[in-house]
Amino acid sequence: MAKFQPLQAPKGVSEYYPVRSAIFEFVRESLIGSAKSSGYQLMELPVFEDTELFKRGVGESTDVVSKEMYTFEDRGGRSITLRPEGTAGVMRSVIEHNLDRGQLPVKVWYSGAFFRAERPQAGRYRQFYQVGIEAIGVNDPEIDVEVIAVAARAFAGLGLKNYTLEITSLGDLESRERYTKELRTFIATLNLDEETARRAEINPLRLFDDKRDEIKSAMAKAPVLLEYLNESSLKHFERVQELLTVLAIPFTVNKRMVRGLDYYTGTAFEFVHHGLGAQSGIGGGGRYDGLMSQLGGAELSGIGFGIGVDRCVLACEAEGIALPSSFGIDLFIVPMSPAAKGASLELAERLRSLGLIVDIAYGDRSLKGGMKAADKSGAKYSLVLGDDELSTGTAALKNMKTGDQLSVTIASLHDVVRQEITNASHS
RNA sequence: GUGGUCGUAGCUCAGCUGGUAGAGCACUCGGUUGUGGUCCGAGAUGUCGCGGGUUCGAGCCCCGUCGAUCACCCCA
Repeated sequence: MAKFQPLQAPKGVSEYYPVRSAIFEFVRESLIGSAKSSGYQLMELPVFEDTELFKRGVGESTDVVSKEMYTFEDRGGRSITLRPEGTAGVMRSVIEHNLDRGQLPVKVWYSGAFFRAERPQAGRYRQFYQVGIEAIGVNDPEIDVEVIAVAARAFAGLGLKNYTLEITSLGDLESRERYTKELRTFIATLNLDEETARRAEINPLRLFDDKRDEIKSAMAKAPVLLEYLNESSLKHFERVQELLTVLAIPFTVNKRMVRGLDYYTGTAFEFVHHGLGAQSGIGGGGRYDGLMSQLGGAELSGIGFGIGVDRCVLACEAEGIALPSSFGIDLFIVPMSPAAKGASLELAERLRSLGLIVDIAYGDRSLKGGMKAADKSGAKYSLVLGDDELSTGTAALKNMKTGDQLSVTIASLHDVVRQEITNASHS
């Protein structure tokens, strides 16, 4: 007999299955809900795109593009890449379908899997999930703050507490160029090893992120980008800070914040959670001035963020956040006879169509087994249905938390359960 | 891609200097002929990650490989 290697998921992917999948769903739906509250609309895009899109959009010098993409040739000989981030695809679609010619700003949200071929680590996966939004076509500080507020409201809604918001401004293209020149001059005076010098060559800002003490202390003396902002960039950034204060969204200015993707300009921000490992960023984003035109669209500025769903799940777990009870089963039916099995299914379907979450003890289980199943399901109420109940049309509705039983007619079951749940949630 | 640690039951792990596997929890059934959670009793469950080597004998030693985990690079 041939032996089979047990099949396993590819390296570094995250999977969510019961019971933990409920937390994932809760987190994702909360994030999406926050975006919808601010008027963002769904953009459902392909998970793979022409490789060229990411090379041009994200930037060939970035690590993401140069060494972390899942790129392959399809049957037609086209170079295809599994999306490593969301913004480039959104821009492509906006341009392709001329959304930028309609009313501005274009406000969209997206959610789904993204792919980067990195060494897996806590909170970092090769396939990971993000919820993101983009607001394209308006360059107001007000919309910058709206975008940040969507994320802040989402995190607050999840019940997260142990995180901070860091913001900075990377300046417009002109300010940035002036600064980068100065920074390169400064870096040239440092005695760097070959590898570090090469990284600095690609993007000198990266050195601010180095974790080695000697580099950190050397970079403490480096010129700071914020001091090179021209007047309009500075004004914009100051207004963003004012508005965040008005909305009571706490933040700190991080003068040395680094963003990994090349397209960011102006406002940049990052939410950092303090209960995670090295991968502590739960969400981040910023403004991008040149991206649309670089991809062949109009000269429009945009701003957006990506939030890591996986990392938010880890953050919720780290903070011991409990799922809201609305995620649970309302009623669990335990049938006691062959006739009751069919009747239970019929009853369950009727209640389900009225909006209750209902499950049944399937299989030929003893009453005790059925009640155990009801208990394990976490259902709020249970109902035993046997031949007696079928003939009298009444049954005992049991509150699984208190153990109390209430005699109800099967016909009124929906109304009674609804009423009970409402009462319970108000007490 | 680089480095550290680790893979034994569904889960968490024990297994002495090599002598052919165990606990707790979970699961199923019963004690209670129609009521779960507690208690008591019984039962089922392992390619010891995979492949090779050393040995009379390998869960334990060696090599390789796959995976996990933590950190670096980088990022959600």
